[in-house]
Amino acid sequence: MDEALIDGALIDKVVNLCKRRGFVFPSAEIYGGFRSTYDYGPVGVLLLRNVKDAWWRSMVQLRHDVVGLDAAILSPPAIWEASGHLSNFTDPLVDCRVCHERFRLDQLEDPSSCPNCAAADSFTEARQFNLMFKTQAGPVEDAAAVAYLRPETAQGMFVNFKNVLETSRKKPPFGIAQIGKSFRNEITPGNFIFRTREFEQMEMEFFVPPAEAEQWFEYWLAERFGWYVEHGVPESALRLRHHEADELSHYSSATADVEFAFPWGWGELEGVANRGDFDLRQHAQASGERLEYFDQATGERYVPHVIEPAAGATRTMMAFLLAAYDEEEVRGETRTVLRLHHRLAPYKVAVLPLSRKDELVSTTQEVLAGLQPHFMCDYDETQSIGRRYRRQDELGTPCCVTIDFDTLADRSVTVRQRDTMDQDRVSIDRLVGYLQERFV
RNA sequence: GCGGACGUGGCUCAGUUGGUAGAGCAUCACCUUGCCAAGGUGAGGGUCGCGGGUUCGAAUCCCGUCGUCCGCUCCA
Repeated sequence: MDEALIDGALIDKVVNLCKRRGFVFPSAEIYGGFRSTYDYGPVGVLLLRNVKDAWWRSMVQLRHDVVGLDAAILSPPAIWEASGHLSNFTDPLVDCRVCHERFRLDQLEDPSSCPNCAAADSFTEARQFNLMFKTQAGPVEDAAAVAYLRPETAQGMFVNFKNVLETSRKKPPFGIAQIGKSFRNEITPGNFIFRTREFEQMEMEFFVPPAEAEQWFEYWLAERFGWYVEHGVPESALRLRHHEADELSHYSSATADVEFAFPWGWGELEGVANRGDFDLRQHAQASGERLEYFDQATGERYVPHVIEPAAGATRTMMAFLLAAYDEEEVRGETRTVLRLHHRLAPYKVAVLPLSRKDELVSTTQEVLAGLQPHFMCDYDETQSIGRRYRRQDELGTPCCVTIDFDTLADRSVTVRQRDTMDQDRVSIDRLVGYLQERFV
């Protein structure tokens, strides 16, 4: 890995900034916290939403061959039996009391001797680690009403394959996209919001004729890699990693990850998998429905293969924060700046009166009201103008609009750029257009 | 879950051999200032993660628990 990207202090600075400025709070803090859960504060919710919107924009809005979906989180066991998650998401694990290593019981050649330290009978009792969250549907505990929180959003697309096919006038190659929460009882969550038990995914299942699977796999790999670059992650902090045959998940015939250079090492942001026809066949068999496509033109009937780009929204937000974090010296002071892509920035514009004089404040609020229908805006009248600029730098706000005493006479304002600290004088009438040109 | 480290106001930390808590920054108010974290005055905010124990007395000692970080395992 690039040495320059390994900065252990960076993660602390970003976590600190998240807490200080209202991006991310540990959940249930007043009760001592609740492991692996985080709450997104006033600016964090904006950033996370912008990450998801940017994904949806490129995946659904700018394409004609992908449609959206929002499926239920609560789901019946049948889905997870068919998908293979009920059998594959459960591992019997043992710990060695001598060397403190952990092993999967089913992968041990000799279940009584530790392969790492050769100690005999040193294992703890095997415990089942089921990664699925189990609950019951209905107020009375009853085995017949077992339900699961989905461990991935993907099955929602497979289960709705027929519904979407029949209502959307799409035919392969086409995709179904979904953003939503998933839940996994991770054995070891951690690294801030990188691995949490409750997390948000951005997944798309792209259904293609079997013969085209390989080329679409390559297409989506390049497409998704480019998305991170387009939104400001330097290519040097990204890499593609193809999975070895023995690390493929149970449903995949080929997988490659888009990885980001996190301070602790390379970590997956998104996996692009060739799921073949595994899921549609499994659900067809389990449900008795025909989940296939009949091509009128060729008279051919087939089960489409699936290419799946699956990204983590919350960890992607974290990667964007890490990539955007910057400190620079200005007049002997350290300026902290989040150089976020404008599409991701929580606020696009901060509207500031130069001082708190009544006539400036009232004019500022008029300007604010004119901008709010177009942009997410912040308003700040406290303390000096310099301090307020630095505050907005820490939030990643790309532009600050300042109303001063000249504004009262000439109806123009100062627009200050986050990245360069340059200032422009812009008339209030042209302000919306001026900003829109910069936020395409 | 196992091993190790840690847990004091929003943040970063200080608290001497146990005697019922401090600083800087931040926040808020007023004044001042008029384009890059200026200054003045003042205010709010902590039963020292939580529970129990030892003690005349615990942030300081002991036990438990919750949480954080590192390693093992996980993969969006």
